[in-house]
Amino acid sequence: MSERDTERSVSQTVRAQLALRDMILSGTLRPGERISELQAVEITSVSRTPVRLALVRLEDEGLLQAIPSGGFMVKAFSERDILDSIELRGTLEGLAARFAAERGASARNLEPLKECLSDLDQLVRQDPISVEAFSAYVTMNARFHALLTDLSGSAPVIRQIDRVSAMPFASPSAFVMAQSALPEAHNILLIGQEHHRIVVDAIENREGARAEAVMREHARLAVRNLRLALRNRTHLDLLPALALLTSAPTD
Amino acid sequence: MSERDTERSVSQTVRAQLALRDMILSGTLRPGERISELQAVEITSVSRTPVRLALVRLEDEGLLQAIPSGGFMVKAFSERDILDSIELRGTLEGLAARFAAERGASARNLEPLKECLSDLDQLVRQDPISVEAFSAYVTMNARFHALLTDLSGSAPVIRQIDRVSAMPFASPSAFVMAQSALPEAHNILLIGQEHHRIVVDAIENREGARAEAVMREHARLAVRNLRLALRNRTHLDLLPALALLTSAPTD
DNA sequence: AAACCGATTTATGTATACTTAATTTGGCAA
DNA sequence: TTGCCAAATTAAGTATACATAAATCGGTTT
Repeated sequence: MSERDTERSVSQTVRAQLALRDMILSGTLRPGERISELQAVEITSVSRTPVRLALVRLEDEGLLQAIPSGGFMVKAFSERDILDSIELRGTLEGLAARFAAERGASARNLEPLKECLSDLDQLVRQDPISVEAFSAYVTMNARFHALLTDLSGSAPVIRQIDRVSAMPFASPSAFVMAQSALPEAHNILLIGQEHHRIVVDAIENREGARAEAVMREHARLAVRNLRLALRNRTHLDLLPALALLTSAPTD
Repeated sequence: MSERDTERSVSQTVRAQLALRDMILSGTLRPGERISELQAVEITSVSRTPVRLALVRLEDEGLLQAIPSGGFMVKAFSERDILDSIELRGTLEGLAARFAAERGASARNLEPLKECLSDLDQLVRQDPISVEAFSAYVTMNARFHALLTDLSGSAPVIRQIDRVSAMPFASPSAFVMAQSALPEAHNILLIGQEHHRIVVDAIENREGARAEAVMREHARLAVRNLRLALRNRTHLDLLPALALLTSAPTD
């Protein structure tokens, strides 16, 4: 192994993966740029075997794209891709919500979600909202979406949602942060929270169609707002992975 | 490299991946069974480096599951998982259809789909349908779904659909084959074809909501029929990857 | 001057030796 | 007899040497 471990107890593979991902998300490696194994080895100071694994994992994750002739390139995303990913997640979460409503979702299972909902209520009630409260909201909102996904009880659905959410710009947190700079930010939060309330209610009452519909509306709102936010990119410091963005605004 | 190549021009990694997948799908490796790198090396006569890559790829594909302590196990699927995967694909295809309707989908782009549709028409018109025609139908149906997916023009959506369809029991072909032994098989084909016709019409007329609705109905029908088919498994010789199935019937 | 062919270089694919970690087994002590 | 600790074995993680294929550069020929 190398002379000294900067981070003990973390595998070389993971270390390389993290380092490369950071460089991609921070824009040090630009979209479209080719990255060979050897470069990755130099960059990460990790030998070829774990580096290769890291590259494959990043390809799987969607941040890299394999080049037929060998090697990888940093994947580029259009604004359309980003918006579609949000809509995609919303559609999947809609399915999850419907499954949650139609199946199990016993009172006991629902408890954590309802707790999370009331926590969110507390946070969103403040106006203006403090920085700490907003930060807590981001975390709690992510938790809400994760709990909802799990409530579906469907492994294939959970898997797909996790995959989509893993995209740095498609996670619930990313969206909330991205739209936080809009003038009507607090209103958006309130409307979103209303959606949360309705979906929990619908699940509790076994109204699958309603649960699904509200999650999709939730996503449609997100897409609309994110499109607005993308118009004036000055507000977007908070959107992770803006470095991956390439093309011009859509519409 | 090894003494002699059984298949020239194919990489060891790919060879290992194919060999392992075959063994998983054929049931030689049983669900839940642990498979270590060394076993995989013995089985495939490929050295550790490409074998490991093959294992990672198969994990990504969803056929294997990484064990925290190291190694992999063959993933087991319940009937619920299979049915959910079909519904999942239908939901995603619904989104794809809506995107296709709402966006581009110019007359020129629609041409291949309409051609495919009329090919399917020809095939489904026969009653009773010949073995060759049925086989052609399976292929053409897969093509139809692929064309529809592509028409969405949304890379993230296409990617997810491809992932789900890659599951051996969730591909359009798998479904058609699985329900082919039901008594009402030909009727099911006719209804499915009606759905195909409607979705193309809806896309052509830019009716996004209708396009989406019919694809979801298409999937709901599929789930219903597949559930029936799963009841009497004697009919299921044609369902690929039945070897992955573990639990008892749902409901 | 341009095009093609060959040689050299560079990068990926593969095999394997080595290292570290985990699991299992055997022995000893309570 | 049982439980725990230590030693040994086995497997995963890593580094690297080797092989092969692709790409580039230079030279020669037309």
